[in-house]
Amino acid sequence: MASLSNDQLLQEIKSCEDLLTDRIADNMETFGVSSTVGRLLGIIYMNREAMTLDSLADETGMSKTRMSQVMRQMISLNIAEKEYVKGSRKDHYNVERDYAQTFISLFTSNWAEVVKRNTSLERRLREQIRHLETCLTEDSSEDVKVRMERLQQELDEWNTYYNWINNLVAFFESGEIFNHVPIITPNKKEEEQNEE
Amino acid sequence: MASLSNDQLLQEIKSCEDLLTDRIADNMETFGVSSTVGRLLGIIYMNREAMTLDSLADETGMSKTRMSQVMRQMISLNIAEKEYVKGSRKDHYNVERDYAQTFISLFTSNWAEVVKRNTSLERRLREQIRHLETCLTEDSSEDVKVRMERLQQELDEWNTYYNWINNLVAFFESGEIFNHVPIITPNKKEEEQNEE
DNA sequence: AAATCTGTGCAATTTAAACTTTACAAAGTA
DNA sequence: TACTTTGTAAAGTTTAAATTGCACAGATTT
Repeated sequence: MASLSNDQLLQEIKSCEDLLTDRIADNMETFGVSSTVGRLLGIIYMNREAMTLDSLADETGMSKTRMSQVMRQMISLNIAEKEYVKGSRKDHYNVERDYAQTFISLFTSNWAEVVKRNTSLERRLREQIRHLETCLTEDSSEDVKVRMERLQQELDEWNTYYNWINNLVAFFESGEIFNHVPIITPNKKEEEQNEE
Repeated sequence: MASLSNDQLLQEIKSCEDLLTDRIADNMETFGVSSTVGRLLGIIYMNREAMTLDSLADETGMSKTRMSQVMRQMISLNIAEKEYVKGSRKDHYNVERDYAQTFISLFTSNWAEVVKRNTSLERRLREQIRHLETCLTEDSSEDVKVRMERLQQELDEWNTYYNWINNLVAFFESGEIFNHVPIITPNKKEEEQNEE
């Protein structure tokens, strides 16, 4: 009905995009990263080409230092990368454009780290238990033996669980997950649903 | 070699258990919840029976109010529940003892929430776009049309992604994940690997 | 060589999250 | 009815995380 001017329309479109970016930022917190990570992801994604720290600072109103910190974090999380741009001295950053891939990167970064930390703790505790066992005397109380046995059991369950997580990470990282939970595009203009 | 007294042994065992609890607390942060959630989970888990707010406060050295807050959160996350104890006025809380099930509960709580929030945003934006389309005039710039088209595309990808997440949640929640990433217990004293 | 630009280390500040204290309602007990 | 006990709401405090400002190194240009 009401016909809007070009500028008004652009304004409206921009505000829709901003809503999307805001939501990406929110959702990203589910991965345990600061919402600013999500915000930058959204901004660069919407921008459709690599951006510099200055342009990001501009867009967010935040300091360049913070942009630097966050982009570094994103690179370590495997959801962004520097892109060389001829003729420019500035670093240009781009982001993974495939949402599902981003999910997988964050998921696996997080859990691989957890598994790693865990494995070393387990090793340490196993040793400690082995040591304690040598300290048992025949007049050690029944209680102690039970607790010791239980602790062993805990560690076994613990180990089982983290092996599972480890396999889960591999299941995602290898892309096998897509064989069982496929990505379904509603309007299949393209046939190539599974490439990469 | 060195034979330790009962008390010393119990002490040592306790300190191993505490290390496990600490690690659970740490790891739980990967789910985006406070480490105190993980700490309580660990404490109740190790305790092997339901605990009251007072005993939790005692164990952690934190206030009872905080215990109440955290247990409520854990219940809403589906990883703890009140357990009726005859003859006691206090609420007793117990936790899910199956690690993998805990993982799934947290995973699905988090992502189901994200999907929900997203779905409503998507609906809102679709409407807005439909509205904006009616505002286009023949002298609207090419730029506007391109941006509009792009926004549509974003929403399509967006939709595809969240449908995927939604399916992923179902994949976990239904337990189908275990068919493809099984839980492997190292020493299979029991045969019943898949029940529930 | 001086001047500029770019990214980042580091300390300081702000903001948000975790946690505590106080107070009080609901339910139980004497 | 008055007195406890228990859980939690609300507001305040502390702690940790996010963010900034400054400073400076390395690389580039003049």
